[in-house]
Amino acid sequence: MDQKQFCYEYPRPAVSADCVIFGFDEGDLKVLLIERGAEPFRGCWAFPGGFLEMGENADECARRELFEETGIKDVFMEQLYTFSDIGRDPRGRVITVAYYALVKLSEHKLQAGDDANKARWFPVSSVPMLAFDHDRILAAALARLRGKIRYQPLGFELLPEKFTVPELQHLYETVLEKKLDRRNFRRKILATGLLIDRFESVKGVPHRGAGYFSFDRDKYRELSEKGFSFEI
Amino acid sequence: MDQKQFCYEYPRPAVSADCVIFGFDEGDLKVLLIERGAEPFRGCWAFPGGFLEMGENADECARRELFEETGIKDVFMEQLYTFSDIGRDPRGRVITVAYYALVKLSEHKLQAGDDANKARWFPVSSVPMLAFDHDRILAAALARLRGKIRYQPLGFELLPEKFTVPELQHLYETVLEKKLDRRNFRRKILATGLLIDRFESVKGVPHRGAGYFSFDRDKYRELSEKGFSFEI
DNA sequence: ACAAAAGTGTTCTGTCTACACCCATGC
DNA sequence: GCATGGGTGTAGACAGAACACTTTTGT
Repeated sequence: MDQKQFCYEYPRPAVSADCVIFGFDEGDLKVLLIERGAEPFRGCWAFPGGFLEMGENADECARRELFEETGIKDVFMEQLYTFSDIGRDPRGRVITVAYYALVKLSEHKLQAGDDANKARWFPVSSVPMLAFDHDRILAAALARLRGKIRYQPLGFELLPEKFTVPELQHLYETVLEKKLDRRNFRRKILATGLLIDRFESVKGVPHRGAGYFSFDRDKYRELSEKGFSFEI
Repeated sequence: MDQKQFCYEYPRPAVSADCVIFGFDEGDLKVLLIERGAEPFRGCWAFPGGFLEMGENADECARRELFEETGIKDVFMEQLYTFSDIGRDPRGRVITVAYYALVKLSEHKLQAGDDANKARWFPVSSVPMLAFDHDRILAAALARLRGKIRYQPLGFELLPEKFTVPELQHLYETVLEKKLDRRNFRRKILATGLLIDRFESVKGVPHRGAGYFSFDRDKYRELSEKGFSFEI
């Protein structure tokens, strides 16, 4: 049977990729949503996404859609889950390969009047009604992020290049929804040897300014090849 | 835009579900493969799977195909990853939602001359050439199993209702590819309180017979709702 | 000088690791 | 009675949790 003879005559579902984009700002974990300009769910908010083209795989599709709809590119992105329930899209049979991405929000501030679509960051604690089954996708993405941030250095993807230990701790506390001990957190995170001291501090605050650090990507890669496992 | 007006006119990929089935027997982790009777890859081995029908979601498709091709049903099954690379199927554009399943192999011995397809268990250490990109799927499934067995009680899905602690330990050693201390393993696994002592022992061995236990599913469910986390 | 958050060290406790001997059984 | 694998306890190392005081800086 060669390529031309392949006839899978059954109706095929349409395939899309959707992307949950997380950011962290002002002490809040946020997601980027797009207001839909067309039916179905016109006026509702939804994750950026769109249909798979024949010349790309799902990863490429997710990145393309993300860029087209928000201008964001070159970020951490990982496949999350494929949602295929009947009726999840009122237009007909559509299955979606969901992704989640982590962006340094400070480097991706949305300009007013950005693009054609209305894109906005929402704190995860107060997202509006979502289109399709995007609430389930969000729940899955949050669960993945919470589960994975503890044993993979995902936190750094959400912070600027330079960050302070208290900022990092705050991020962990927000994502994990639990208070951590300052001293123990600092000791543990510095003990990994993965933070590079920038020997600069926060200025202009009415108290001692926290010191800046950067994440040592190369060292992490090196260590994980040797079987080291990051853990908070 | 109502349902009838939905025309996504672009060509659509075909969508299939494939299932990696793990079993454990004779001290070996095994996978169930089917010998393909049709092109492409006729004569090659592949995971059971097939195309998504319009009246089912991917989970249902995976279970249906598993049952149709092997007679196995009612087993632990979880979505693994969606593979969508161009060219992964020589017949044309096919994306597949991969699953993995864990079966109690002792209860699913294959009868000789089972079904139409030739199905066979292979030790994961010596699988033959696989069709399509099924080698990648297998690698992903193994990685998932190894990662997850440590903090979810997956091991019990691979053993008979009644099993001994040394059997369980052997399973963990096989999957994790590392020796564990007998005393510490027993202490730790019994300390979870999730094993029910059957007060029976292995008979007919030329040494003291190991005691049988069962996994307490109800208690596990109960405990995990309370935030308990299983860990080996 | 005071308010506010950053930074630091020590003790305690519980868990993981390493390890050696006795027990039960079939031949 | 011996070979084989199953079952048990304990001491030392290590890591995580709890906790209070000093430092820096802007007002």
